[in-house]
Amino acid sequence: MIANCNCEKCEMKDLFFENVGATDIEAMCSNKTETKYKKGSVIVEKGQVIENFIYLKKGLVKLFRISSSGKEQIITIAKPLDFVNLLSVFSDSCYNYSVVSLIDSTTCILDFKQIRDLIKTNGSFSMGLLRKMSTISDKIILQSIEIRQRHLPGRVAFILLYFANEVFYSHEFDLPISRKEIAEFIGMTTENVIRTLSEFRKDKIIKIYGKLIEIIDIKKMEQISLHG
Amino acid sequence: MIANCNCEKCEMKDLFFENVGATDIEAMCSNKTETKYKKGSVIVEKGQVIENFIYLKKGLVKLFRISSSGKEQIITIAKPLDFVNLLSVFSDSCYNYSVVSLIDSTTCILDFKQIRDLIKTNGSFSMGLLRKMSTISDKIILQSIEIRQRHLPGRVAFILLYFANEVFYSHEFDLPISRKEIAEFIGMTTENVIRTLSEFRKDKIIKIYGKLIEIIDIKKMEQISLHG
DNA sequence: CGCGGCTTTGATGTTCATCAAGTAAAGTGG
DNA sequence: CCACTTTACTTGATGAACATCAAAGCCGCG
Repeated sequence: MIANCNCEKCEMKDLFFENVGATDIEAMCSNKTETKYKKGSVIVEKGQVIENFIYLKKGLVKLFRISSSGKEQIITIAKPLDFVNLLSVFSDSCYNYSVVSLIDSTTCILDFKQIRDLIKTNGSFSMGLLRKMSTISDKIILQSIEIRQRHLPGRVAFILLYFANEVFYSHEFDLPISRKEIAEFIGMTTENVIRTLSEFRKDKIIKIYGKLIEIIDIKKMEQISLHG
Repeated sequence: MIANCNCEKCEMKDLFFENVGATDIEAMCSNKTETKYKKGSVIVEKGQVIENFIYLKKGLVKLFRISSSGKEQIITIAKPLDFVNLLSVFSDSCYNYSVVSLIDSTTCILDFKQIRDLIKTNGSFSMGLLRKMSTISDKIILQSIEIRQRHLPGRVAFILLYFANEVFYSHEFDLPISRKEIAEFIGMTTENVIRTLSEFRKDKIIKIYGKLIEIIDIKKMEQISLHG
């Protein structure tokens, strides 16, 4: 039994610990730290030593780095289950990117040593972790390639559809990032992102109320994302 | 002792099997298949079921996919130790990219089931594999971002320096890919790649003799790669 | 209230893709 | 081995896509 631990109700448990026995989970949970972050908080700063195993329980975060020319570049946007620091947690001793929450978020921090022990003793857990890591990396690589191949309107459409289909599950949502951040994600200037959004509005594909976006012509949007 | 197996001399052994006992290695090697590919051969075709664990022993290969507009897109170029199919081997049942050799290459194919068994029984092996996978994914993601942030001259310089510093370890080398393939890698047109190379030649940064490239002004090339 | 950052639009110039046309190299069948 | 075909390479001209610069309105926050 897992005592003194609300991990029982944690929806991550099944996914992350699908192959771990109750005793191990209990040990792990007794050392866990749950932290809440307000929107815009720094969760991880580039250069920090990787000492923990962090995963995102609730919210939305951006992973980014500073390019040689001093601009922020968003590597990816992660939602729960896209474990925040799975990237490079095994390959590096320090973070080479920063993580900031885009909306109020909750992380669960586990002891890295315990995770390493689990890997060494529990083969099924290792296998699951390998699969998880592979999936996340694949997703980021594919996303990066998909974005690269598109022109500006296609890139903006891609991002909007990403939020609609994979984050908010609705055609109407509050953009969790600024126009500037969209630009930093898709590698264009802020002005052109705005211009493209205005075009979409003029073409009656979306409605804009500040940060609130409503996609009214999904078909056309998908078409632009694919062939724009 | 490892009998009937030239794996003894294989320089991969220490890296890949650093934590595996002799008995396990022997079992693994008895089921291995070593295959040689001429330049330009298809090693993996998109859509194939992933049944084996392939790694590149010798040579150079390109991983690519076909974009929705029908163009080839090179995801990355892999050299020995950048295990060919580590990408998505654990996350997918089929390849979602193709692999073709750029120069004469040799792969070593291991039984996937045996690898899975090793992961389950040998924690140190799992840990090593996690590290290896993480490193490779990180590299591809970083490379993709680095390329994306640059303008044309910067991208071409980046590629040339990649070949010089990380593949051939020389300022003079035979380009293993065509101008068209460079374009497919960095996301530009063939014409502009050629134009940029010609510019470099006019500026006395490189010399070009067909496929043979000689970088004569490394300093300037590095500067273009960083700030071009 | 006023400062700073975000947003928006327009004007301008740069970068890059596309089209066209020609040369060189490399493979192919007789 | 040579004529033939195809593919790779190269350069120029043109227009489209995009960045940059500039200016003004908006909004939140101390």
